[in-house]
Amino acid sequence: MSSVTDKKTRMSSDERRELVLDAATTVFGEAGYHGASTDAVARAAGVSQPYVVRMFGTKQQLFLDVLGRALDQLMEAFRAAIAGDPSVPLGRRLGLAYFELTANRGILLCLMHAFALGAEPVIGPSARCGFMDVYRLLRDEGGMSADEASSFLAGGMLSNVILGVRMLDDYDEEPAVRELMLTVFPEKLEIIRATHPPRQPDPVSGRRR
Amino acid sequence: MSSVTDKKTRMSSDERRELVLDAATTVFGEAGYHGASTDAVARAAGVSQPYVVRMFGTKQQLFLDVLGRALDQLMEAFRAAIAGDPSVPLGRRLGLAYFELTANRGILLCLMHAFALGAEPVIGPSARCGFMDVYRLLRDEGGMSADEASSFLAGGMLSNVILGVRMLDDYDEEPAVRELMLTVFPEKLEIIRATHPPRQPDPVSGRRR
DNA sequence: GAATGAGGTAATCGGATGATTACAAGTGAC
DNA sequence: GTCACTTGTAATCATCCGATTACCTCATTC
Repeated sequence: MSSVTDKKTRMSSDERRELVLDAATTVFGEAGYHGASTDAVARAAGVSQPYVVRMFGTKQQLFLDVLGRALDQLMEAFRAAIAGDPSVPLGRRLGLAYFELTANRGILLCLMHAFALGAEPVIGPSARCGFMDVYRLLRDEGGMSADEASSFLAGGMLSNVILGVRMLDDYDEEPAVRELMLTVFPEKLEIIRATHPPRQPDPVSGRRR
Repeated sequence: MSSVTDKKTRMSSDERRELVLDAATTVFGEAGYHGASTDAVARAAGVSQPYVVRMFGTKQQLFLDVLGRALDQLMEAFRAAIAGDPSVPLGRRLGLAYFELTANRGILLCLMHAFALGAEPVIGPSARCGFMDVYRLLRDEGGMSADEASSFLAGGMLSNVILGVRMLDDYDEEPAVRELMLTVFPEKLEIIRATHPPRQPDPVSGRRR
């Protein structure tokens, strides 16, 4: 009888796999594909480094699995939004779905890292394919026009960048950050602020120049 | 008597520095901060690896310099657009300025990589600061509203992602790519296609799944 | 023409990291 | 209980990479 909270007994391989994928999503999201080590993923998941390598074969395959899962979660959320209450506008439904995804930084940040690695021989094609899957989902299943889909994606990319760059870490020091955040996340700002608490800044490093 | 084309004689330190910064912008743009090695930068610049390190102290400092230069070039282009012909709408002037920047993938891709590394202790704050500098430029010098600036930035982020993921590499196989590209780069599609020729795909790697 | 200094590299070092191997411990079948 | 299988780790290896050192080679100055 193994349970998630039971530390003494063993876990099924599938449970461990999900656990490692969650940890990898977080670690890759923070540091990117090249910046994250399999050891960091292993430590975040509470297992040994050789185990995560053996479970996925290579670090690259692990990243591909993380990426695929992130895309699945994103598209599943969008599909649910599309199938949602028709009395509220589609754009608003999708925006809300995106906002909820925002609670898990890792998912969106892994996508951003992948989108910036188009030159990578196997990650690049995979990322392109995933991006276009999302676009086609909006067009075909969502019934959006090309302009609507592009605008929605553009807003999503800006939101991703704002999350990725940890804009909220400068919220108190920079008045312009508050203004920008208010226009990108109207009504939801306080929830986002609560979900993404700022880190303590490194006292050694300065700003730019 | 040293000139840029003269291979026999030596180059001034400042010339070499610009050369290395150009190479580093390209290499960091393709592979990201962690994925790029100082040796790859050195080879791209035609100098030795120790020279690159000594010139900038650390790889991190090199990336910060690349990032700062990219932001300077971006903001300089936007300033020129703001000061441009008032008979054409500001959004169009800025869009054109952005389009011209597009010719140098490295500049925009380095920004994207930096924007995804907000958790990095010194690169993160620098990237945040740079992003907000651009936002304030649009608001204060460009006279844009918060909504206008956000929308413009959103479009830019989507464009950056499309460049980063090398969407044009799948142009011929994916009809949806043509549609998307046409709505994101109206009128300019053929120029962009000519500027960013596709790579030959790796025959070993498949797509996703 | 030697001294001085700047431009530049070969060689190398130490640490990080992805991957491999060998082994240990829990679990179920019979 | 023991055989076979799965879950998991410690130890180790080979490679890459950023950084350091020591050295070389042109120019310029006097």
